[in-house]
Amino acid sequence: MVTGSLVRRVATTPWNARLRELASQSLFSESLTLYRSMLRSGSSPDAFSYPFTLKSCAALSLPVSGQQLHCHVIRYGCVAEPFVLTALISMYCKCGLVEDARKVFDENTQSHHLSVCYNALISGYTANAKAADAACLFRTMKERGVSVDSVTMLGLVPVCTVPDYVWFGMNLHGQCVRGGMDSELAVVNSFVTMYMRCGSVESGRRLFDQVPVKGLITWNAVISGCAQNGLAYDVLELYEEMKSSGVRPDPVTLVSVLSCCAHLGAQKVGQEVEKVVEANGFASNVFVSNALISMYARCGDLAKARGVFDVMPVRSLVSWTAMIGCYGMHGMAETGIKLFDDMVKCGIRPDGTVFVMVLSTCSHSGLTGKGLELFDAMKREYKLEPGPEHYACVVDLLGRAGRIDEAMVFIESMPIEPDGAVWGALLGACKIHKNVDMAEVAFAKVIEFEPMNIGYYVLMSNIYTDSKNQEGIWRIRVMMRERGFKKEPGYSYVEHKGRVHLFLAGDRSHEQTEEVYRMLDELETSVMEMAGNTECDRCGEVSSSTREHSERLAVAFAILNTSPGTEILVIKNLRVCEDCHVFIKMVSKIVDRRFVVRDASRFHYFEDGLCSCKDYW
DNA sequence: TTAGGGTTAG
Repeated sequence: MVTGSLVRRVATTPWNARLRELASQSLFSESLTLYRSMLRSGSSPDAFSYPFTLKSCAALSLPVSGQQLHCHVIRYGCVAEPFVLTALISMYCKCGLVEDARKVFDENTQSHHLSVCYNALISGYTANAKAADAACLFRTMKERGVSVDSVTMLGLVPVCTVPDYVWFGMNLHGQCVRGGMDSELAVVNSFVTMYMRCGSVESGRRLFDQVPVKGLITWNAVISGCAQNGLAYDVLELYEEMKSSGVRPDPVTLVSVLSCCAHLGAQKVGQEVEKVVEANGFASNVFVSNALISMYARCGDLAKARGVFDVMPVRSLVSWTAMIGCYGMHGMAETGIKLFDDMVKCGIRPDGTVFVMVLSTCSHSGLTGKGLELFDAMKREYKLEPGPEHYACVVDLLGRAGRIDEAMVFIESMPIEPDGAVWGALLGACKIHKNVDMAEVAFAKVIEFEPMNIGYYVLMSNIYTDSKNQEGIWRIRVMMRERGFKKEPGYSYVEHKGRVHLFLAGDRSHEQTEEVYRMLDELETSVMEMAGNTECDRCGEVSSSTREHSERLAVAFAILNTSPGTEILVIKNLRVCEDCHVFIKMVSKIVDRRFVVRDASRFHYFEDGLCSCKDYW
């Protein structure tokens, strides 16, 4: 069999040597230019010219140039060469033309005996999310007795994250163990990633733990896997372990770590990561810069986020999206919309995500008209088809503004079927505007789509609580019991001296638990004493039922460990409950601290008994 | 032919 190494050995004509050099340095367009010069000079290309030029077309995603090269391959009689066939298949797959790749494979029967050709086509199917085709070709390969090697696995394993193929992936893992292929680190890495992406975090971690000598990519697979599964706290621990084991992080590691710092509000850790970024010259990496923007913005330092954004030599659509989202979270809708306009002026075409961002920014800031205008522009000007998430934003936009009937009419006129998010937005609006009848309609619909989403049951129950409908509260409670829901795990985080402290509702596992609860008791007493003259905007009372909520524990911990005048950032990944909102407001009057609370979608500033976000409740 | 990466409303 002719392999890539042979290509490297025999590509000795000056033209081919130069083509190889350019492609190996990732100078792909230069390599194609050189190929054209070669033709113009009258030199005939041979089989050894094509792997490099085809690779360049694949890298630049130039299907037309690739097809031209395919014609040349035939004209110059190079099609029978196995490494040319493989390069052709790979090129078509990387340009998204999987059917053409299959044609090359089918029409050149010699490829039916070459594992490299199968490998190229299988990984092409995988990259184009064609799980059934990949699995089918793998079966054919085995039936024909073609040898399966570790590269076959590397091409096939990533497709097993599709729900129907999880068992297939586990089966492949078994085959690799039996065939001894699991001794190859790359293969194990691909399985770690597979388990993590399927949400089988335990299996992924178990496999990771069994690897005796872990490489950079092994660490990255488990770190990004934890990050994708929302285990931000574990990511920071793993990052420390990785450094102690002597493996140095690369941009991929740092992107995941920064993303977790953003979620946890761990600004000190994030700043340390930024030093590593600078020391290693990773700042020019657009993924790293995007993660830095998001980290600073979500930690409440908008100026630093903007600083990173401003000095970026090249900004991607994600950079703009992250920065616009930051302004939305901080209630600075006008600045966010202006940035959106600037982005368009820079010639960047918006996508669906950036529209979700601007629409939600408008609805949080009460810019209803502007939001509706943008939704219209999305369809008409930018020719983007709105998805259910955009319709949900519009329902939220109208609903928050109190235009609930209009929101209902809007839902009924939708050209696509409304999903849970759309009805959920209506339900949220009914909560704000105390519309129990409409809430019941929205709730019935929302649980059709998302019967296991506990948040909606809690929301409906709170609506009944507001309207003092005891029968309704019981009904929801029975439904929740029938569906086997447990108490909602409310997490809050506070960073202190570079360490993130996590609190769960009713948690007693923290090392300072005794002191934290003692502080909480003191605060409760003071707040209760104040309650007579500082009432909740909504109900005029302070409930004691929520006294062990995670945000209160986090606040008590922070007061205990910080000195007066300090600004405290508390992170809550769900919406801060109404009682805790009132509690923190009152606490900010008692103690000399400024609280910045970030919940699921925005920042709330509490100082001297006042909160910045009155419109929210 | 080949393992790991960022933004997202309710």
